[in-house]
Amino acid sequence: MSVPQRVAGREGPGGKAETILAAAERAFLARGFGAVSMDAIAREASVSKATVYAHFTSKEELFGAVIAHVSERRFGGFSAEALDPVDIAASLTTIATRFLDLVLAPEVIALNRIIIGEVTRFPVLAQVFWTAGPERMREQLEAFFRRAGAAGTLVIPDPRQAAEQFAALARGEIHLRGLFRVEEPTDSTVLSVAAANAVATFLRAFQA
Amino acid sequence: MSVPQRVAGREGPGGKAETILAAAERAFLARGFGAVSMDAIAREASVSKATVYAHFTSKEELFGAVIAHVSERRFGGFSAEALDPVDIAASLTTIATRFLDLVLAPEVIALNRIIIGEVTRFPVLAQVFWTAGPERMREQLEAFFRRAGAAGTLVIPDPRQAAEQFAALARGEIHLRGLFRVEEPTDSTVLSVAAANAVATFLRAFQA
DNA sequence: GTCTATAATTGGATAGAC
DNA sequence: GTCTATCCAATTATAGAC
Repeated sequence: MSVPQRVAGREGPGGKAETILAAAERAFLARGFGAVSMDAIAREASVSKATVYAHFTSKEELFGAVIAHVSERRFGGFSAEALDPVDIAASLTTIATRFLDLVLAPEVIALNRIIIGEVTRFPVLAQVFWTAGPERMREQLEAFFRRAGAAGTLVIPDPRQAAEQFAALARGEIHLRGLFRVEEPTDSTVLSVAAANAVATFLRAFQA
Repeated sequence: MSVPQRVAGREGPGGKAETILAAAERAFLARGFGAVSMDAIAREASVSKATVYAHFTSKEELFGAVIAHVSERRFGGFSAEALDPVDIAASLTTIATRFLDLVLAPEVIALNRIIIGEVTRFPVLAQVFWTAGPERMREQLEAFFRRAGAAGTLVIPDPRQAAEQFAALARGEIHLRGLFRVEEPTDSTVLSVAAANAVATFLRAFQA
């Protein structure tokens, strides 16, 4: 399967294609690829199955469109550019909190699950997600650590490695727990504590 | 679905049940739950489909048996008890290497993928895996860090948190990359470097 | 573009003979 | 316990009318 591609002509929001995409998004994120039928999507979008096929040539293509759409929407806004590398503890706490808030969001966890589960069948979709998500976030972190190294607030011999380790500490065990559904959706106190722990350990290892 | 349970009577290794289980293991780990049919499993085990059903009451049950079996076999041997908490750098390197060797093994990555992908349908299987794998490994690490704290080689205010952070640093980005199949199966040099980096950062944060 | 109706195939599970 | 043959439900995809 290649990169998702609409079949019908241009169409504004509120059109059938949007409705179908939104219905497919809900269904796939909630139940996965295999457990969702085109019938179910058509039903949820209140259109006929033939109409679904008029807009998307196959179930695989519709799936690809959903993945690309959600990835872009969720990760597009993540940035560390506005943060001050001098006030390092506060900035790291902010960024860790934003990071966790994003990667632990139920929708993002669901997206992770579905892509990981189908990576054998749809390797390109995993690439799309990876580039839009983890890679983009790592680049943002990396740029921040480069600035912090230059400002002398942190000792950063390898910005990329620092970014990876910071992200790893932030994810900690809690991210895996989310993927394996070992606990309820994470509340904000747990999230704050996790962020603070990650920052504390990271600072002990990298502070000037 | 509950914990897997054989249907047929006692049977030694080399019996049909073993053959079927092995075939199902190969198939599920390679292609996931949804993409594998009972026909395919029967074919790969060189028995009829009716024979498969004589030993396992349903596809779900067979799947559960596979997950429990592989989890136990792969994680059962992980231990940190023999390691010396005084020679801390060497011990941590050993344990990080063992840890990565295990969690990055293709079979274990495949197991992760399949469980994460089906966690919505089979939450109990995720629990079985979690207890046999991540939880067991964390307990081993935690016990080691408790000893290291007592020996005075590390400063460990919270052994459990230390264990989680060490595991997180070891997994780093490389584990996620494996799950999303962003790169080829990890070779042993990459693995050694990842282990060394994790240990170095951890020591800067926790060494006495 | 959208619908109803249906084709074509697959897949989980079982009946009945041995 | 094991096989062959089959049932039945579900699913992807399309034909043809409007």
